[in-house]
Amino acid sequence: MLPNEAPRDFENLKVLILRRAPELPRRLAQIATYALHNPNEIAFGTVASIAQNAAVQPSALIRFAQAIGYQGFSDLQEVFRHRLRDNVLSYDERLQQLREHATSATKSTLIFDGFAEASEKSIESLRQKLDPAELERAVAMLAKAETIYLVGLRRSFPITSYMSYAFGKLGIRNNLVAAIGGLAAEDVSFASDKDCLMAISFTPYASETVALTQNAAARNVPIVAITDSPFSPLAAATPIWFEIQEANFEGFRSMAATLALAMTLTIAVAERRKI
Amino acid sequence: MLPNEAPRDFENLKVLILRRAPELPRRLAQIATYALHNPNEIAFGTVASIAQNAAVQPSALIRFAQAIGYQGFSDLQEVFRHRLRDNVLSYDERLQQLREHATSATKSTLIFDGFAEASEKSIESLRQKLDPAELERAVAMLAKAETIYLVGLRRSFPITSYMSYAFGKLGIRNNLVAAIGGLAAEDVSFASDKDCLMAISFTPYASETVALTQNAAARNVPIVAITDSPFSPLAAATPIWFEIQEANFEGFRSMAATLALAMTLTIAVAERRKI
DNA sequence: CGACAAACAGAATTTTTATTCCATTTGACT
DNA sequence: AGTCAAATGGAATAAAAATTCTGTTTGTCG
Repeated sequence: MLPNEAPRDFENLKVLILRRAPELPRRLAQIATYALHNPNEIAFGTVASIAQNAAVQPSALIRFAQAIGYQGFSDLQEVFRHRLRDNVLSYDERLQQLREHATSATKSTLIFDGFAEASEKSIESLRQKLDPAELERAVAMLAKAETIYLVGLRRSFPITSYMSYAFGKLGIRNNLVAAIGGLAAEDVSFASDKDCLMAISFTPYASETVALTQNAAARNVPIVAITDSPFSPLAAATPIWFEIQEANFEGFRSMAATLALAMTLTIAVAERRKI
Repeated sequence: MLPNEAPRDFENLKVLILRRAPELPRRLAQIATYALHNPNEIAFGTVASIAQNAAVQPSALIRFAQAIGYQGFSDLQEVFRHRLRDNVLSYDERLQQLREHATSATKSTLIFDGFAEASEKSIESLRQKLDPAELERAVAMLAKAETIYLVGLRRSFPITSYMSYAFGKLGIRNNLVAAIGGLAAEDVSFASDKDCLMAISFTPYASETVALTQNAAARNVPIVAITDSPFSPLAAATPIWFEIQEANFEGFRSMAATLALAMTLTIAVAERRKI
């Protein structure tokens, strides 16, 4: 037996679990996975509740703890709890720590901090500006559509591709206009007033997105747009549009707020359809 | 008696205790003070241990809990624990305030708030976990690559497509493996040990992503992975990988943290190249 | 000063929770 | 296929913890 195989701090425990997991029996390996994924559950739960959530027997938890060198489950749990005790910082303390951390950190972490901050700011700002009534109208319109056409190129393409994926999983018919092989115009030409076009574009507006949207508007296809200014050609093309101003870091705009809104629209449409 | 005098969240509990403290009997007031000064002790301790530390009798703790409207001490303790549950505690507290100020009531805005919250949580959690040294290694490896191959399907595709767009604008040669027409394997087969493969996959891991990554690893192509667990097949395939656990709302995982990391990697690689 | 109610400490009890034990199952090896 | 050790599930037991109860103390008011 190895000496002292029972770390008292979480970091080493994590390493230990990872190292031992492969050689553990099936059920115990399952618990290892669960423990690393749900550390708080382990910290606060009871043997019975954790066992239920992890879909194992209570006794397996004790065996697991003992297998990796602890006296019993309570002994192991102590480590999970200790981790939370240390982590407890007030908001001010955390900011302070971040600031200190930032100055001593590498260039990469500075960039990350920058983007993290930009993301949080963007979301917060959208949260304040978002008009519930406008959101409801957009959801209602999208929910009615036979097919939802998703138009967004370049910087907006990740957003539309996410929506397409999510709509697909939710069983909502959609058409992701990918502009592969210059076929975008043909894709959208099928859209009718029974469908809906979801257009996303930010400065500088991709000409193809603008053209497709204006074309659809001319044919009375209902349109929901996400853009970044009242002067955007997209805003001119439809009464239902959202203004999102993403914060940027070193000139690179966040996409967090747009993504959050996109997710909201997809789920809200799915919920609406269910009724 | 006021109706429903037993808040389930810490912020309101704090207010309640402060308000009631002056009119409580001596011992109970003493406990009130102790509780506000040592919330973690309350969250983790047992009635006996807390009583000892606060220099009161165990029964006094129960009487205290009941005096301010809870059913028993365990009931009260639940609130103290809940505050620590999702690790991002001070964050939760902040969000709690936001929620109270929110005027919205529609279903859609509730969904939006849920995603906004999940996004912020995810980013905050990654911020705490992200290892600067690991990030530096990943950036260094990607910066050296002749071509960066981007592998990410389904849910991860928006991320890789963003990276491809950003790399493109920054003049960094990359190859977005889109698996269109089943051509993914051919795309990656060109990758050599002078290139680098960026693989992104979350539970349930897309089999194609896993296969491509393992294949590349076998041919000594350097790999940087983003995944959600140490047990992910991606983590097994490379020493350089990031663990991201996105918070979810109604089962739909946020992508904010992954996106922030992806942006960081692209910009950091570009900066590194400039030198 | 004495009566009374509220507050309290500490023991007794109940409830919850962790751990152990044992019969059954699984899976590897012959 | 048959044997055996390891692993597992689930009930039984032990331990720990929360809560209640009771006799005593404290402090107030007449």
